[in-house]
Formats: sequence, structure tokens, C-alpha cells
Amino acid sequence: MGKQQTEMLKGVLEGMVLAILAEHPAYGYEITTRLRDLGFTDIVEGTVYALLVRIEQKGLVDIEKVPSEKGPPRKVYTVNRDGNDQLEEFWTTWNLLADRIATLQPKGN
Amino acid sequence: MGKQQTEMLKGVLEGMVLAILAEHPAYGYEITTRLRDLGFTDIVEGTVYALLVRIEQKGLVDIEKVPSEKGPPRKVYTVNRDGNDQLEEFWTTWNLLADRIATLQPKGN
DNA sequence: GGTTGGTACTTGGTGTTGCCAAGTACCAGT
DNA sequence: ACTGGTACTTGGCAACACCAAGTACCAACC
Repeated sequence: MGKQQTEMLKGVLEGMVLAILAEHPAYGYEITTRLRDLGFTDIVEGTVYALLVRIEQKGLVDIEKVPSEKGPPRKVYTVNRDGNDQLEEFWTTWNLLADRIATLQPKGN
Repeated sequence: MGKQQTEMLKGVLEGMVLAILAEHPAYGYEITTRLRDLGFTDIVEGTVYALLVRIEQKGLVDIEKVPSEKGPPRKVYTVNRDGNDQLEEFWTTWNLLADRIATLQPKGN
């Protein structure tokens, strides 16, 4: 996919990752593959890890290190209270935006 | 609205402006007020003008200078062929994204 | 007749965010 | 030993929206 989707992801990817983590705790690599399964085939690992660092620094998640049998230890992320608040805010903002944009879309017109 | 919406607008605002221009040609100040009417009350003038310069340089619009009775001459923008292509691509990308995000939203699930 | 206020566009700098590219580390199977 | 999958890190880059201030033009007002 082109640059267009890249730009559109800005500000959205964080919410998506929080949403994924809200389903159940997960670690970076797992999240990446989950996103790929969702259709975001060209989201790069580095992007996800950087994002995880960011939401960690914002204090939206708790972290636990869990040893893996297949490689380095996993950093398992769990959304905490602040993370849930942020996630809710994300959904309201998103829905608002989506509604407004729908107004502009020449579909039902 | 907060930073969240700001980030979400990235890559979306351009499409919205193209969509507005596709309804009928318009000039910067007009587009800004139109966006405000749509609910984007805190979109700043400077942002819109900068965006217009960008889509002009990308060759997505044609420009005509029209004198105004109330101030400096208006730069009236019209979407051209490339602009329309871009707009269509915007809608498909947007709809795809919206669908995928809907998957993650714990509403109908 | 200078000042205010609305119209209309410009410009330079900033912060956030996702991408890119390369690297580290660990382990299993060949 | 070597490849390949798992798992995380890091440094530099580009795009985009915001911010702040400025220019310019005109009408109306006191």
C-alpha cells in the first residue's frame, strides 16, 4: 500500500494496538502478526516496537517479561487504567471523525 | 479537541479538502469555514493554506485568481483529473481502513 | 481620517508519528 | 557451522498538522 495509508495510520495505530491489547495481553511480535492478519501487511516491526515504547512511557500499559522457548524473552504488555481511558477516548474521537468524513463521502448522494 | 484528533487528521485532511473541492471549486478561506461548519472547529487557517500549496504542487488542482470585494484576491481551486484520481484512491483507502478498524471495535461484537 | 474588524493569503519553525535499515540475541533443525 | 524463525532495539528520515506572526485589502465606525 502507498504513502496514503501510512499517513492515515498516524494517530490511529496507537489506538489499534491498545484495542488489541485490551482483548488480551500480548507481546510485540505477537501484535505485529496480529496486525498483519488484520490486513495491515506492510506495517513494519520497528514501527510497532517504537509505538510500544511510547505507550509504555506514557504509562498506558504494564509490562512483564516472560521467557520464550523460541528466542529472547518476551515483553508482555497489559493495558492499565490509564490505557483504558485512552482507548475509550480513542474510540469516541475515531467515531466522531468517521461520522464527519462520511458526510463528505458521495455515496448516498 | 485534543492532540488525538490532530494526529488522526494526518493524511485525512487532504482527502477531505479534495472532497470539498470536488463538490464545487472554492478558495482557501471558504474551505476553512466549510471545515469549521463540518465540526472541525479547531482546524487552523495556516494548516489549510499549507495543504492547498501542497496539493497544488502535486498538480491535483487548477488555480484561478479571482478578485474579491472584501480583501485580497482569492485563489480559487478546482480539482483536475489527477485530483479526482487521488480523491478516489483516498476513498478506497479510507473505507478499507475504516472497515479494518471496525473489526477491532468492541461494539457489535 | 485613523482605527477597528472581517476577509484572504503567506511563511518559518516545532512536535508527533510511521517508515527504513541495520543490528543484537536466542534457539532449533539441518 | 549455518540457515531460518522468533523477539526486541536503535538512529535517521519524511510527511503532516499546529503555532505564531505577518502582509494586504477593504468597509464601517466613531
